[in-house]
Amino acid sequence: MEYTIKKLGQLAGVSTRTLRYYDEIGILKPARISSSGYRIYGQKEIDILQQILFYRELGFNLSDIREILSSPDFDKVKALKEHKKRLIEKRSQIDLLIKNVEKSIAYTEGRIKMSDKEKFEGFKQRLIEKNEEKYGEEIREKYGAEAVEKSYENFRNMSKEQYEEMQNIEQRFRETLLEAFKTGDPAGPLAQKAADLHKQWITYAWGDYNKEAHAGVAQLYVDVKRFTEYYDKDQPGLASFLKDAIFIYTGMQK
Amino acid sequence: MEYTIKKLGQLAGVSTRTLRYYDEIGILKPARISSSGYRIYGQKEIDILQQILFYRELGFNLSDIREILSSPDFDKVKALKEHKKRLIEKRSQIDLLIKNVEKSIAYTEGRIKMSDKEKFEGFKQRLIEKNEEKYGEEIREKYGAEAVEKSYENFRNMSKEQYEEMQNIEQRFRETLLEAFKTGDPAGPLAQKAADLHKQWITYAWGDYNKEAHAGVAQLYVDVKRFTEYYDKDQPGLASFLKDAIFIYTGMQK
DNA sequence: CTTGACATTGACGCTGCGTAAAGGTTTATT
DNA sequence: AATAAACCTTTACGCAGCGTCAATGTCAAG
Repeated sequence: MEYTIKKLGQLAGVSTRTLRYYDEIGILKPARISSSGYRIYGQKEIDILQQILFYRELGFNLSDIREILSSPDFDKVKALKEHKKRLIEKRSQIDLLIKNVEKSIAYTEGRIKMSDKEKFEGFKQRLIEKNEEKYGEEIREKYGAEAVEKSYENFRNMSKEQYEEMQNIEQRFRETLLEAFKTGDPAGPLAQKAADLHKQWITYAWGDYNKEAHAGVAQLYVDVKRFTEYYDKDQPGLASFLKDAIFIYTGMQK
Repeated sequence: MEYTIKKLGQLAGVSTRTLRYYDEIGILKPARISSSGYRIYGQKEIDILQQILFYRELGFNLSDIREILSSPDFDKVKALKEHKKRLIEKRSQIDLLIKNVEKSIAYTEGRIKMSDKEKFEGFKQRLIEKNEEKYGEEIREKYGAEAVEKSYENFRNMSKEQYEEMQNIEQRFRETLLEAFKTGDPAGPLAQKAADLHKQWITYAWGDYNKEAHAGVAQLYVDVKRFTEYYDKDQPGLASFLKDAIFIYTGMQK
């Protein structure tokens, strides 16, 4: 049985380029060349190709394969044993690489967390600074420098998770407050729930809680124009509604 | 601090070619180019090079490194994790290769043994044929066809190891016999040791042993010219000496 | 006779440099 | 100041094992 280059390639599962290359480097020459210059392979070439592919799969390079094919079994075993050694070395090399990559992952992840933490600290600092700029004077006047410092201190000590939880509470507080405003009843359950969320928020922000201060803040929202505007810009009358709800919640007024 | 290409190379342990190549593919460009066209590197470039080498050691290719260097830590971790995956895959690939190489070694070694065995069988066959050609008639006459066939049968069933052991014994027998001949005493300890080795050799060759046959062979050495010549060509009188020693050993004569 | 599937040789490309070659610059020595 | 030694530059081939054009020739089928 004779084969053209393509037939042989299909039979063995390699490209024609590969076969031409093998011819070129002399490890698999065709049985004969047809009158038109085509490469014609026979059974013997199939057998050789099988062997080439076999050793190739074992990871030998072609020049080694060339030598192996033309050597007695004895030397084949030698080559195989040496190859095995090389493979084992390669494997321990890779093991080492894996270990180092793992180390590197741990290190880089650690750095990310560190960096995130630093960024968060910076972020909190900037928040405090902005707050100072905007409200510093007013809140110090109302609550005294000591209380404000204490609040800041608490904020600075807050972890990222705590901060996120605080943001979360604030978000729910805003939603609940708007829902409650629609009912128009500052003593109703929704409004009281909003007041409770507000309490939690303050507790987070200040680090402690007392009813008087809470009611004081509520009064602030109404008294100080900038705070009033902050709440009323979404819903006119919201600041006053919140103050009523909180006064009821804290028992300062029914 | 500024560095020429060679200085940087020595600092980092890479060739100037490498640095030029890194410049060429754009992963490490010099800080500036001197008026004479020299590449000048600064501290920043050292840092980048360190990183390049770091990732290179982990087995990344340069185009991956290029991307990693210009990506945030977050993506670096992603790349590292993917790389680890690839490494693990590669390792199991190699494991597979090792297994197959081992199989192949076992197979090829098995074939060698088979082939050796066949060769050995052929070798023994040829030995028997040569023996037949040379001595067939004579030994059949002396010992009978049955005894000779039995001997051949035993020889055919001999393993390679057994055959080698037999050769070994023959060698020691020849050496001892020559030593004994120098003493001139066929009843002496050396001559008796030679006779004993000769007995062992016969036992190997025939598969069994009896004193009469042993003495018969000894007589043969003297009676049959060809055998006599075989021993006497090293030492004239050796065949006769051996006969005496064996007769004494077997108790046929004192 | 045309078409499509096949064949040929030749040559570039990929990776990550090593290794010249041919020439210019800097530094040290005479 | 001349010269040599040491350094720099760009250009380009080579390595392994093919993939992938490109340009061109051949064969079997309709």
